[in-house]
Amino acid sequence: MKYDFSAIEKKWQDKWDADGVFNATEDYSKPKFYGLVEFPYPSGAGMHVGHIKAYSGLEVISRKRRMQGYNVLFPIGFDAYGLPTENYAIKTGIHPRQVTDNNIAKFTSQLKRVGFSFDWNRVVDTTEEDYYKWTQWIFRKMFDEGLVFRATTLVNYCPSCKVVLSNEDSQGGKCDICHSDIIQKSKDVWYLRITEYADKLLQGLDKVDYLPNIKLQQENWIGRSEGAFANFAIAGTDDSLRIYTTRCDTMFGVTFMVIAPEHPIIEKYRDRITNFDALEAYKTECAKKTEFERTQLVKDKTGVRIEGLAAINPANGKEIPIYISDYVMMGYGTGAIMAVPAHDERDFDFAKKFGFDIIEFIKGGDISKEAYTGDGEMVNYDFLNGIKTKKEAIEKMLAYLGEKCVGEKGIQYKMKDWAFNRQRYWGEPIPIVHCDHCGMVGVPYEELPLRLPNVENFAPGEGGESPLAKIDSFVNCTCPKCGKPAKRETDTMPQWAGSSWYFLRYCDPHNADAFASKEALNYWLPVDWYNGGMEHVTRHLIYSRFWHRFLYDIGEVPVDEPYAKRTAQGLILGPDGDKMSKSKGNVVDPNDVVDKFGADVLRVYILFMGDYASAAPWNEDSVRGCKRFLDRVAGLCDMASGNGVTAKLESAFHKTIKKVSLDIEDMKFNTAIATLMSLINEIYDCGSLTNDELGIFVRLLCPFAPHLAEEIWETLGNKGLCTLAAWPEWDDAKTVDSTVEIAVQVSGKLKFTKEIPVDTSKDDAIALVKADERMAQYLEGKTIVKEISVPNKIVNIVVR
RNA sequence: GCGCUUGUGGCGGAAUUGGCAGACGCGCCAGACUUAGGAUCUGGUGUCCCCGACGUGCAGGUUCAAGUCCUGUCAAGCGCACCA
Repeated sequence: MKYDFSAIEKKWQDKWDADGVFNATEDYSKPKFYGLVEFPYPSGAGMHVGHIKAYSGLEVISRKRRMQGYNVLFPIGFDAYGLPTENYAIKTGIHPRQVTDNNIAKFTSQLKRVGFSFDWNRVVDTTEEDYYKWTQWIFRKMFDEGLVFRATTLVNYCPSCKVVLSNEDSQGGKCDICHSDIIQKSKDVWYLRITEYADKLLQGLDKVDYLPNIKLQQENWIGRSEGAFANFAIAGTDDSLRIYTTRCDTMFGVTFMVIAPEHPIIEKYRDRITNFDALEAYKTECAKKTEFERTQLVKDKTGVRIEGLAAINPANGKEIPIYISDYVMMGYGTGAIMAVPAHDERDFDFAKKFGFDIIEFIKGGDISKEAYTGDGEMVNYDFLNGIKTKKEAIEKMLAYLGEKCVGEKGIQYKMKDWAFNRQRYWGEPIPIVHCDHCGMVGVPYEELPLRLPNVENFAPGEGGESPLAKIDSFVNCTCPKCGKPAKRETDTMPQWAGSSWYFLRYCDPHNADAFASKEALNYWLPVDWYNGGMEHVTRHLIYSRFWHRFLYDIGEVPVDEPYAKRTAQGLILGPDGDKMSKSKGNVVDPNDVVDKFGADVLRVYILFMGDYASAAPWNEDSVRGCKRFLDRVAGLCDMASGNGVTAKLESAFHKTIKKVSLDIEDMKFNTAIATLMSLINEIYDCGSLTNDELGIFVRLLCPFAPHLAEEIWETLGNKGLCTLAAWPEWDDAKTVDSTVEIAVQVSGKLKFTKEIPVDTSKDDAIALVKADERMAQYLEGKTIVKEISVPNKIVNIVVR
């Protein structure tokens, strides 16, 4: 058969579309499989081969599941709100709606060309009214439940994008969108109280099947820490400074305290403080630093002593000075710490800089060089003297603090509440009204969606206010509670809002009365398998678990964890081995590959190039190798005749069915394809095969190269589609040959191999080997010390 | 600094979990068919002092047997980053 890929691919894509073969059905009695891939952000650049790889894994698994008779939901959509589109719109003057529609059309055509088996009836677009209505609805529910609050705090701010960013959007001190340096700015912002869910998010990890490194990264991001709170009295007042520490055992070693420059105690005791101006100057200085500058100064600590204020160490009653320094942050713990120079690295650096004595309280290190944070015998420690472990000392100290009513056990998380508003146009309007009489009032549910007004100018204001603030007709409204004039919130939600629940909408995407029906949710949830990028592990994956868990708590979804299983694909690097990027000019466009080699070759190559979870560079020569493979597959048509089995190939086929079936489940697509290549080599060596065998081969190939598989399936005279044909099954008994080649070693060195009957007993195998004429030369003049035999593997005769 | 991951031919990568290292593909070499070949087919291809020895970043160790387990070490990548 001639392999005319462009004709074949068009033909079958049209056929699949016309028949709607990939549409999940509402027959809820069938066993289901819900495979989810991260829906793309429809950027102007179009898709690159990395997108194709991200979808190809579950594409193969979903296709296999369909052939196995499952009702498969394998949906796609577009996460279309966000800054790149808005920035492009500002630059070109084209409305973001128009830009988004163009980009979605482009992405859709690219995805269809590759032949993905997505359910195109269930496409969601987060920017459409009937979608974001429910994003706002969920937000309203959170507002009702007290998970939304407004506070003025130091926040991450991107001066280039002119927006407030969440902690998750500021990883590495860089803006997630434009990679500019983040600055800290005091702002009044909306928060989602995700920290209230920290423990639930942590515990939920125990029952899901995520790759270990994904779990670990989430655990680290949540960053649960067990320690103690303690109150240090402020000398001469009834007040106290509250600190958080994980090392309350070292409290006897506290020689000073440090608080964050923004700590409210400074303002409170302004009258007593004699160097207030110096403190203010330091605070201003700190605010100017970017995140990057702060981390560059790790060893070189700065700070100012608060003159006129002192604290009392509750452990020993000694008076100690208080400093402000930017190594203590307002956002973690209480914004105040007790400093133990000998046994904490940062306190050690600070003490060195400010000339404090460093006194050893725990033996074991050399505190003239560095802080010692390990276990050791306690000295100079009052009632803790002689104790050898932190654990024991912490318990004793907690009991002591409790007795004196100055402290107690406490838990802290690294994760911070989610700064949720963005001062931009292209996002979901936050459904809140500000009323002078009633405060913040939620927009009534029946008024949702709160529509994003059409504006002429989408650029943010210089003062950092949202473009919506300029639309009087949007801003001015009446309070839903008291009916008096009020003003709407003009900020919008962050890009992550829409993607936090999209997998729920796929279950029932056209529902006008609910985000999805209970029946649909009961049937489809949880997502059986979710694959996506590692970069989303501490962003989207945390956020969406949080939203889902919230919906579970208020009874809106039937399961507590949304994703039963999560895997991740590795990057495709450019041909030069670097990360693909427009600026390096090493981006591979899937359209070019499809034009030149066909969609099937693209699909096979992407999965063959290496371990699915690892990064691998693009190599066009290797693409050609995959083309050769499919050419050889097409060539099988001219070799096949008759029915039944070919004696020489029977066991090879059973072995291949088994290996391909199991490898797909393990996402070991590269070895699955390698196995098919080996089989085709064997078939060519054999010189012929039957039509039945070719039918098995193309069904195994179908998830990888569905167009060619369909074409051959049709030429074999089958009426239905290969895509819907039954997945082949193997017979374990037929995967075993009658003989097996074992390795023969003498004293652990391989000497030769020998063919013996399969499952020969250990003793018989040794006897057979010893009887082999080739053995004589190795045994002559030697004594046998030991004989080792592993059935079907190896015989090792140890001689001396 | 802390955490995680990975080091195997000229290249991408296999190796049933302690049992013949280098499957499969690329590249390369030789040959065949061709006016021609970035086409196709056949054979070969870890290294070397090539009847033998050496080989999975490096150095040790355990074992009859180590890419796989243990100890140390080096390198690269990813993540977090003054988290008290």
